[in-house]
This record gives sequence, structure tokens and C-alpha cells, in this order.
Amino acid sequence: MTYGSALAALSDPTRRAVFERVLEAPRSVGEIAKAMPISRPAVSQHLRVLKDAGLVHEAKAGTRRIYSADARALGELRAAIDEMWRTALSNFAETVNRKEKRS
Amino acid sequence: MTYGSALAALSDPTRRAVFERVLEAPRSVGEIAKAMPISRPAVSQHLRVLKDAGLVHEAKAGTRRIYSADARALGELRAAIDEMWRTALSNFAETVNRKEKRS
DNA sequence: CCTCTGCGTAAGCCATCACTAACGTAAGCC
DNA sequence: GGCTTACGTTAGTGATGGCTTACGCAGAGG
Repeated sequence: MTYGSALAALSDPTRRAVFERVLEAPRSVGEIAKAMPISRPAVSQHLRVLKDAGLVHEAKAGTRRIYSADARALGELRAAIDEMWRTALSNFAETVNRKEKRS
Repeated sequence: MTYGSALAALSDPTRRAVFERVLEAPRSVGEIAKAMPISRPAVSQHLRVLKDAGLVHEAKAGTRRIYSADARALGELRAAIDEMWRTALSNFAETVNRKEKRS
């Protein structure tokens, strides 16, 4: 259930916007904050949550810190959602089969 | 961005547990509540959120209400996560390529 | 050494949220 | 018609969370 933290991290729309900016290309904190309606510390805090969830990776570059997306946590989340989706699909097919047998 | 509500709905661990119970098989509210450490109204509220997010479908059966998982919202979420994952992967490959060219 | 830039962090505030307890309601049963 | 079951809904509460403001700190450059 490691994907739980990633799920929680992406549930906030603002934080998801931050993540999508990082997903486009590795960026610094100020660069992200400049393009958003929130303050720079707020971006910092969102990046911290994303980093703790393993969705993002930090790299020092002088005084700046470059954040880039990490595919691993995203891959785990993808696998978990995929399994749920497949379960839902198979259960639905089963229900349809039962209904057809009755008719 | 319809997947946002599904993402938010699944971000809560308790609600995710409720959803997974429904995912196994269609169940009634009381049946779910009996197997969980929270009250029945709490389960009702979680199911309402899941229903509003399109993750779950409601069916009346006498005095009981049977909830079953809906694959559509889950499919949208799956597609969105999948695209993010692919983007992260391709960006990572790009970075590796640039590093190899420099060496 | 001083200053400026680019950050992270702490404190405080306000909104949101998950939960329980109490109440109201429709469907089955006697 | 009462009674019970299986719910949804509301009101209230404690906790969580995102945001800003203020502050502290490392690195680059003169």
C-alpha cells in the first residue's frame, strides 16, 4: 500500500498542478511559483509532500534546487489503479453473464 | 480533469478500504459497516463521496441498497495516471540520453 | 566581508473533513 | 396498523491541511 501516499499527494488540485509543471520538465522552486497564484513557500511545501511520496526528486544546483519527476512511485500507483480497474471490469462482465443466463 | 474527484475520493484510507470492499463484490451498507471499525453512517457518507465521484453505483433492493464498483471513472483515472507515468518515463530517458552524449 | 538570491522552516489562521449521535423515512413482516 | 430493518441526513466536534507572513541559512559575486 505504498501507493497511498502518492494518491494522497496528488489529490490536491494545486499540488497536482505543481507536479504537472515538474512533469513537463525539471524546474526550480521559484520558476514554478512565478507561474502560479500561490506564494513560493507554498510551492516548497507542496514539493516536500511530493518528495515524501516519492513522486519527485530533488537536486541541488548552486543556490537553487531543481525538482524532477520520479517515475517509480508513479509506476506503483499506476499498477494499483490498473488492478482495481481490471477487477471492476471483470466483476461487471460476470454480472452481465449472470443476467444473460437468466434470460 | 474529471479524474480529480476520483483521485480525491480514493485519497482517504478509510474510504479506499470501503471502495475495495465494494470492489470485491457488490455489497450493502450494513454488510460493509459490520466488517469495519467505523459506524454505519460513516460508511454511508463514504459511499456518497464515491458515488459522486462515479466510482460506485447504487441499486435499491427492498430496504437495502447494494453498491457496486463502476469501471468508468476508474478507467479515466487509470488513463490519466498512465499518461503522467509515460511522460515521466520519456523525460527520464531523455535526460539519460543527454548525459551519454556529453560523456 | 557584505549583500543578494533562492531556498526551507515555524507559527498562526481559516477552511475542509471524517466521525459520531440523534433523527427521519421507506420497505418488508406479523 | 404497529414493529423492525436498513438506510440517508443533519448538527456538532475534533483533527487535518493548505496558505501566508516572518525568519533563518547556504551559496555566488563584488
